[in-house]
Amino acid sequence: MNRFTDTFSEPLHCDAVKPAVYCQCVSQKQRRVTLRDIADETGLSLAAVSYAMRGLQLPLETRQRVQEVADRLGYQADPIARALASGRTGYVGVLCGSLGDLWQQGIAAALGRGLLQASRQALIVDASNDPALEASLAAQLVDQRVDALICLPIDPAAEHWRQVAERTVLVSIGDALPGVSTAAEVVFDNEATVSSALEQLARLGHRNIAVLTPATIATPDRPAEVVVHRLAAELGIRATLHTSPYELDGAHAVAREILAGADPPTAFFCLADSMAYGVYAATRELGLRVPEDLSVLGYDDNPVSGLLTPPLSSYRWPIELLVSSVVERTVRAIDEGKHSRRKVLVPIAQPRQSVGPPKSR
Amino acid sequence: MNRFTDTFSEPLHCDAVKPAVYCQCVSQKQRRVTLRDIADETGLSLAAVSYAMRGLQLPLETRQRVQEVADRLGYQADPIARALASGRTGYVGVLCGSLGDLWQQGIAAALGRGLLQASRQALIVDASNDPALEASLAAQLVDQRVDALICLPIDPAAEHWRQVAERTVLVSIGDALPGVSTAAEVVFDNEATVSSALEQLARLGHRNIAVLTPATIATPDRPAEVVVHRLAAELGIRATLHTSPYELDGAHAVAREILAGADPPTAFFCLADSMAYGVYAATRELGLRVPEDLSVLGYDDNPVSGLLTPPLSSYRWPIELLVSSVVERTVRAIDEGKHSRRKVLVPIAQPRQSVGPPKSR
DNA sequence: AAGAAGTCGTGAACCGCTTCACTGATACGT
DNA sequence: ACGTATCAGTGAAGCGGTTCACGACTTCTT
Repeated sequence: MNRFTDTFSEPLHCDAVKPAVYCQCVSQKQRRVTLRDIADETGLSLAAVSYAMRGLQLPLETRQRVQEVADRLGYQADPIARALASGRTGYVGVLCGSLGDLWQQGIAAALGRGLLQASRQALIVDASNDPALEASLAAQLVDQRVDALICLPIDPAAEHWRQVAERTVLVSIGDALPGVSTAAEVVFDNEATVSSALEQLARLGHRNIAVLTPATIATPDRPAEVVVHRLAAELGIRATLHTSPYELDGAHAVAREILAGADPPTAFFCLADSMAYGVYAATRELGLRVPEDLSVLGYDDNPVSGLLTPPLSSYRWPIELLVSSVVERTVRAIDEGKHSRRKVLVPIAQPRQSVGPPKSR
Repeated sequence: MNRFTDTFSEPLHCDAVKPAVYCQCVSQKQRRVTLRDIADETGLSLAAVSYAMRGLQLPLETRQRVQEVADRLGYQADPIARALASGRTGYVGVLCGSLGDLWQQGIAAALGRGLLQASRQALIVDASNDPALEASLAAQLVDQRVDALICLPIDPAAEHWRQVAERTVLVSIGDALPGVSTAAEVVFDNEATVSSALEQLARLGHRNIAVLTPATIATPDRPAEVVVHRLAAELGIRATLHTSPYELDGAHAVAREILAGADPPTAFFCLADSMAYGVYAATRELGLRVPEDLSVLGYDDNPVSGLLTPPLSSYRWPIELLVSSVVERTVRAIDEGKHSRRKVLVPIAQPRQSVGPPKSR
């Protein structure tokens, strides 16, 4: 009966009684076409149309008839109503630990595209490297009823991940979340990278290498140290591990200090390109040439790394592979509740001109 | 009565009849706390609680009582239900013409943060420089019921903006959308930048300047050409306008051609830093030094521009100002339906070391 | 004292879709 | 010919809020 008044009152209202209101009607955002409209038009019930639009149950002929009317009327399902009714929003949260980092921007953008193709909408959110903010944003996204949350965690060991996993599908990129029941994990094999980098440098003759790793939240164990020392021992070289901020400026200061110290290294391996930029800045300041006086190796392969003088050798992630497998696993976890096995990604070397043999002393 | 069965059937079900099902109950994502729960707890009606939670109508004492219970129960309003009922989703679409460009990434990330502060969720979407995709994504966002759409348009003159504006609040950044009733526009005064750049270069003695502008969709009028020529005439210098792709590689090729041509310019003004990188690449290839042999001036001030050799002089946008005013205007348009006047933003010069006087010939 | 004008709060409709339980009708097996 | 499946489709109950119209109870006017 509501529809009755709807349908009949409007033209009456507008043409005959008060034309002034008619203008309002026109200027208003137009009314949506709803399932009701299609139901009325086809003479079917609301439920039948709902099923038909989703290709369920009904015979092909009916589905086609409904589809046709829907097209003619320009029907677009209201995702909000659908979400409320079905319990699935179609939203997937993408919580980036630090979207300031270019590699995260790249992944986030690619995830946005990939999810869109899988008919989901990404909600990209940035924790700006603040663990407390990360926790609160995660909770906020869960409250927003995302179907899944994909994270590039700042602190994989943080408590909040466990709570998120209890409330939604949780997928982690980069690091595994220890003790959390994630639906999928695509992790970076940093150990393989460190190994490859040190080996490469050792082969060129470097015997004293500085490894710069981003200052992360303290974790129970610090695997990086162990790994670096073991590998160095195996290669018979010296490798020192230094923590440094992700950002250029911070890394610049750290690098300057290292280079000014006693027995400076002949090569840097930086676990982020942005830190390698900082090393470049330090070399410029100290009048050192890359790679003659100092070899520098990055990690991320930012698009600009190829532009520096000299172009920075680096490692890059197979982003398309990463994103497609994350999206696929996430969607499967949402739709079928199936958890996937952990997937380990090995980076691809991108040699350029910032690495060479050490100066003979 | 539904609540009755809810409350009573579950323990019965689980403990007595089939314990197996109970486990399922436990492992399930826990049930949300709803307004109903608070209503039951306080003895108030649903409507009263709804009002109270939003600080409406009711006396302070009641509101506090409700708030207290809500806190105790850990109530979080369901944004989906709220959206369906109120017609406002709290989502704001951010449609970036080409999120590959760093300046757009910066703005998008900042908008995400700013909107979050205004308790809205940004839906960031990338048209990858494809006008057709831009149109379809815009429609998709509108169908998703965003409260507003903020765009960084590829083609401001495109037809689809008009349709979007009819269906939602439309805000444009960068360019004005001719003939479209936008709720707000924060536009870049590119003319001022070009003028400033040419003046600066002319003052240093440059008499032959190449201006590189991104290849955009053909618009009815090409104001850039007119502007450049007028300004050049005023300054008594020669300035040639070249279109080039946004990306490094494309710009590289264009710059190489220009520099290899007859009567090459002594300075480049690039309307995007990424294009300036291409010019740098061309100079390296041709053995030219910056700024001694060629001055280069960029536009955007990417974070990496300061890292090049030599650091690139550029212009940057006051991003915080841009974002805060866009967010403010957008929110006002959503909440109060008020359209704002166009705001024009003038970029800030960021001088570094890529500009100098021309070599005396 | 009687009506007017608030306060505080309630019941019910509604947003647009999904989904469950169920009905009639037709086809099937024997 | 009779009971049983299967098919095509329906009615109504949600989902979790918002909002409108209205009622009971105080308080203020005059």
